[in-house]
Amino acid sequence: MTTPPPGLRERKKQATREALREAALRLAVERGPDQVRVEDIAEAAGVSPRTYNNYFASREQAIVSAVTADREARIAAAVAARPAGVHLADAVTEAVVEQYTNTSEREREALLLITTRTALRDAFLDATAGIEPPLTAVIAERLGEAGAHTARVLAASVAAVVRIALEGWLRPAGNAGAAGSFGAGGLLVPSGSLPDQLRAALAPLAPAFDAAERRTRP
Amino acid sequence: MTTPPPGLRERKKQATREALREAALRLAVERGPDQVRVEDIAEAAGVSPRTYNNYFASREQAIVSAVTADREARIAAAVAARPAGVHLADAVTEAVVEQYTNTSEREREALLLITTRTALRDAFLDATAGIEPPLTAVIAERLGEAGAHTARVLAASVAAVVRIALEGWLRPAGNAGAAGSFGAGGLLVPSGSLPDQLRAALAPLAPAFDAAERRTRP
DNA sequence: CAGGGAAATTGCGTGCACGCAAGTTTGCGC
DNA sequence: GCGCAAACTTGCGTGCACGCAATTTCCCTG
Repeated sequence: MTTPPPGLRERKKQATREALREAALRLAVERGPDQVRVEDIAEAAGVSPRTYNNYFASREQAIVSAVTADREARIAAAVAARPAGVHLADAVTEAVVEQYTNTSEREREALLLITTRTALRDAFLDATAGIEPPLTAVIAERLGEAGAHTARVLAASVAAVVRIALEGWLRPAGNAGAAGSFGAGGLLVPSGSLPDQLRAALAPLAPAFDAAERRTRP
Repeated sequence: MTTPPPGLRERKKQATREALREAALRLAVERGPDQVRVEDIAEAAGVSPRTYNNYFASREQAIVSAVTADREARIAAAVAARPAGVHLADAVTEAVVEQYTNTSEREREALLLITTRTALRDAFLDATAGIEPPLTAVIAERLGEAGAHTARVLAASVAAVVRIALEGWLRPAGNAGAAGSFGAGGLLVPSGSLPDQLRAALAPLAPAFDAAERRTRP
């Protein structure tokens, strides 16, 4: 139903994509992120620099995608895997937490690297937007035809909120951002563990999920 | 409490910023967006091309910001203006609708231009993220100290959802996006009026607002 | 298994974003 | 007024993203 047979063309494309990801990350770790030019990555992956840009729109994207690659698909799968009985809100929250917690050694190393450069951090955060489409699909499946529109909204919210959580998490101390017009109370969760951050951030959305669920299952 | 006296330095900076915005939009309208180089904009505003990039990170940003400039501040103000009695959800929804509906003639002309180029469309959509910080501030004000964290989450969700609505709105027909794995039902709201789109998109978030409001006002 | 049409790769050229290190302006305390 | 430190501007150089058009690679059909 999903994979007739991929065909050589598609397989080669995926192989190239992965080779680029891999090369980008490896080189970045070896030499430091600023000592890697796209030319190097392309060469290491055996393609022309121009082709590199057919796969990734920026140098940062390639490096970051080595970490975020299939998180999207895995989150969707993780939601789908939860029994249909549990609250949607819980299913989504746990699926997200799970996927951002099961980190391989290599992944942690990469994250360490990513935090050192603002451009990489931004690319990493932007990548969270990628979970939206698959999330939309699985949520829509649970809500049924009538809730397709709501699903999109909820998925977008989740993506935005996950981004917030990650943002807050990998902010060590350096700040001075655009927070601006706040009172005097800067005593908010400085930086807990990632799972906690994620759960806390997603919690306020739960009522929206519950309401949506209630509407389509009388 | 907010503006001691701006000082010459700051005023000059704002003037330059506005000059650049203005020049960018004007030239883009006159000649078409692709016939405007950064050099032209900078020259028209009386600064060096290098300085241009100290104000805007991309050519598109300058053009788009002529439209989105102070929407951020206005939305926050519009929320704050609503009487404290009304539901937060309603206050936010109406404030947003209001700000995206009061369009000047020049603004509509610009939007027409923006829709013609993908890069501009993307920049325009990205700009909606700018409403998040001020929204966070006003929502936090209504929720009180304890809800500061929730405010951030809700604001981010609103921003994400507004983006969705705009996206759906200025998509004429061309699509083939990354929607991907959907069943067979592609019969979702093709493209209503903008206010309707916004209201419909924000509706599913209402329960989250209500719950937040209930938690901090027993 | 041959050939045609579609998809992917590549080189080239253009404009752009941005770090860096002067040069210039503004604000402020004396 | 005077001068100094911080903020802003500018020119230069580098690497990069991407449109375009020519070429190569793959898949499908007869």
